[in-house]
Amino acid sequence: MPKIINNLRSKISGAAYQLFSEKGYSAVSMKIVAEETGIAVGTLYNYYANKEELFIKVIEEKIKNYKKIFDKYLQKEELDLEMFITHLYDEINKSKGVIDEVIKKNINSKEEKIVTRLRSDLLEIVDQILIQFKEKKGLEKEAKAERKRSVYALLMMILILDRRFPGEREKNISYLLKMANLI
Amino acid sequence: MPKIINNLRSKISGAAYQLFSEKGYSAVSMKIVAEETGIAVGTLYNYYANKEELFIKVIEEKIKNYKKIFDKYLQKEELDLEMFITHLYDEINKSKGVIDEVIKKNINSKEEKIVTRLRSDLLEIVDQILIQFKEKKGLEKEAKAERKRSVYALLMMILILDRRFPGEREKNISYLLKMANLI
Amino acid sequence: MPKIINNLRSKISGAAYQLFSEKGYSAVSMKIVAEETGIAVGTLYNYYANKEELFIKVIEEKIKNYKKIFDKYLQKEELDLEMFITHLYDEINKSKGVIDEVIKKNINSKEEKIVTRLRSDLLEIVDQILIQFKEKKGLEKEAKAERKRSVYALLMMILILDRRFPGEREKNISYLLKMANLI
Amino acid sequence: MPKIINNLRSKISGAAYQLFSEKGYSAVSMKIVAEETGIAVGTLYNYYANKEELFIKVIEEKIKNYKKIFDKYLQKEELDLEMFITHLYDEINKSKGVIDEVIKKNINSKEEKIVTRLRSDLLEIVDQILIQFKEKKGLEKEAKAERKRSVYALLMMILILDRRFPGEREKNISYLLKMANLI
DNA sequence: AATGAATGAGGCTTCATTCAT
DNA sequence: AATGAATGAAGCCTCATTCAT
Repeated sequence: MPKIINNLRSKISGAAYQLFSEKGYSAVSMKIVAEETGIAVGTLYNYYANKEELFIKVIEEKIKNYKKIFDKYLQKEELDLEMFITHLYDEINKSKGVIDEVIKKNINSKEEKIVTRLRSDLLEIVDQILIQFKEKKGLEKEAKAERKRSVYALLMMILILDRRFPGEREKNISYLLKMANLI
Repeated sequence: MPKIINNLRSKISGAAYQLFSEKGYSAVSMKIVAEETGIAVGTLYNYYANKEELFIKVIEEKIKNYKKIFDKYLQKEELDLEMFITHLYDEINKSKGVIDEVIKKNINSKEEKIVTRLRSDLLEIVDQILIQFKEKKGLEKEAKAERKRSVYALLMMILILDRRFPGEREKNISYLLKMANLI
Repeated sequence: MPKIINNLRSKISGAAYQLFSEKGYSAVSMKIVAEETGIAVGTLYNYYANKEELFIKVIEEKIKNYKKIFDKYLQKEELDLEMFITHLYDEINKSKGVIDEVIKKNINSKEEKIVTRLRSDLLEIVDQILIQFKEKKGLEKEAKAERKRSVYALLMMILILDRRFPGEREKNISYLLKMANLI
Repeated sequence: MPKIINNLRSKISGAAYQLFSEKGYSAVSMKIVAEETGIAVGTLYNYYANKEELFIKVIEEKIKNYKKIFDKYLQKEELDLEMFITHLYDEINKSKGVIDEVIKKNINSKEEKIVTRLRSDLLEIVDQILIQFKEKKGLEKEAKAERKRSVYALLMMILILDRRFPGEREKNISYLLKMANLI
């Protein structure tokens, strides 16, 4: 007895994202994704060709979401760095586990390319925001390549600190601010 | 047809370490560890009771090794921070990816405890070295808890930068030095 | 390429029962159960959580079946002992070897409990029937505990004689009748 | 470093017998037999070609042993049936688990033959003793074929009763006496 | 379009057996 | 003659994927 479900694609994506975030790629089964979504396993395959694609698409969506969220900082006259870092911290930590996979090497070459592109997208967003901040403050900017490294470090550190010191959000953010100022 | 093999334990450990580093715990099969070591699957189980123990022991060995290497810095009169960070960078990057797993949460509680202890050991070493450096320079020190975070961040960043920007050792180290000075 | 199969649970149960009967628990592999049923190994696990459960359920079903078959003797006015023993002999020997395992000790405690209960059920049925027979004949009855031993001996002997002297049904039954009269 | 051990063959046999008796064929590993004997696994194979042969030889020895033990009853002027049954009961129950395997069907045809012969040997011994008893008492004897069945039943019942009602040795023996008198 | 039973490759682990020492 | 490390087939079980309904 088929269930009529609207926006099934986004429901699957949501459930999958939650699960991948908590457990990582290997530890999530298609069965549990289906259960969490409230559909049958077979139905998943009407929306995503296979587990790998599901995973990629979930990340893709997340990154797009980041873009949307953070683009508004580019429009602002004044940038409050602390507010921005705090926002970044909170958003990224909703997606913890997904990113674990993104920083891993063992994805096969096909998905590697996609993941790499997605990662660049995210970095680009943050870089632009920080650059704009420096410009407005009249501060000296590092060279593009150096900034890339710094921004990447900043994002990774958000993940790492929250994971290791999960109860210390404020202190983590305070450390991240110092890192941001290195850029 | 059995063949006697020398230093098999360390050969297994080496292969396993490489594989866990590249692919993470779940994506490494006992079969591939055996193949990479050049032995039969069953032989693995003469040395390690199961996959979990293999993983734990591999990390344990790595950390012990770090201790041995870095303890000598504690004896020195003068500490060259750059030299130390460079050394740290190179040593840790021989061990890259094992630590992926160490930063994960979803290891079961038994191994979690061991991993946590091992991590503390390593952090303690580096913390002591950096503290001693500040003392000799007469610089102000952060509180213990803050230092812990900073040192942890430093170590993680070594891994992360080398993985992401593998050809840029000098620039990575230069960034890490800036991070070390935040401590 | 999946194919839908009817009554699969009972097909598996039948095949498993045959195999456990002939070879005993350890000597039966899930692979051979699957082959004999004409399905894939994985399919077994859609019906039974694991090998142990499969075994228990197979016995459970068999005993339930006995109950159904022999309960009718309790309703009868007149009991022909020979007819009853003959019927018992034939029914039990459709199920021969599963009971091998039931008489073993080294089943783990969890299944032991279930097996013990099932055994009691069957013994109780036969005991009641024999008691009723004696009552109607006005014969002296043994004490409950002694009867329990005798009935158990009778049932086991059915299995054993048929296995050892399979072509001598009538003579086996004749011997069993003598045993029944000891009760 | 080789150990010089006398009567190693009989030591192995003893250990194996104990283990097979307690756990049955499948549940005993060659490693544990070696450990229990206090030798290396490889050494086992200097004495027995494989696990199957070890098992067969252990039974063979046991049966020979029974022969030796019970032959003395054939020499006696007077046979105390109760004493004989009691002795039989106690001896057989030292070997419980080994006999489990003997009554199983799933041994392959090669060993089946040997096991069958060994079983006949044991039955023959007991049969002769019981016959002699009847002769001395001037009692009527059953035909050879019927006696064979009865003796077999008697032996099996020893195993079964002790297993099912282990704390009730005297009552078990008392029931067995009744069975012996059916012969 | 949804379902979920069936599939079977592949993962972890055990253990009888071999053979260099 | 004894040793025990090495071997690899085989066992139990999981899970991504397929397809008849």
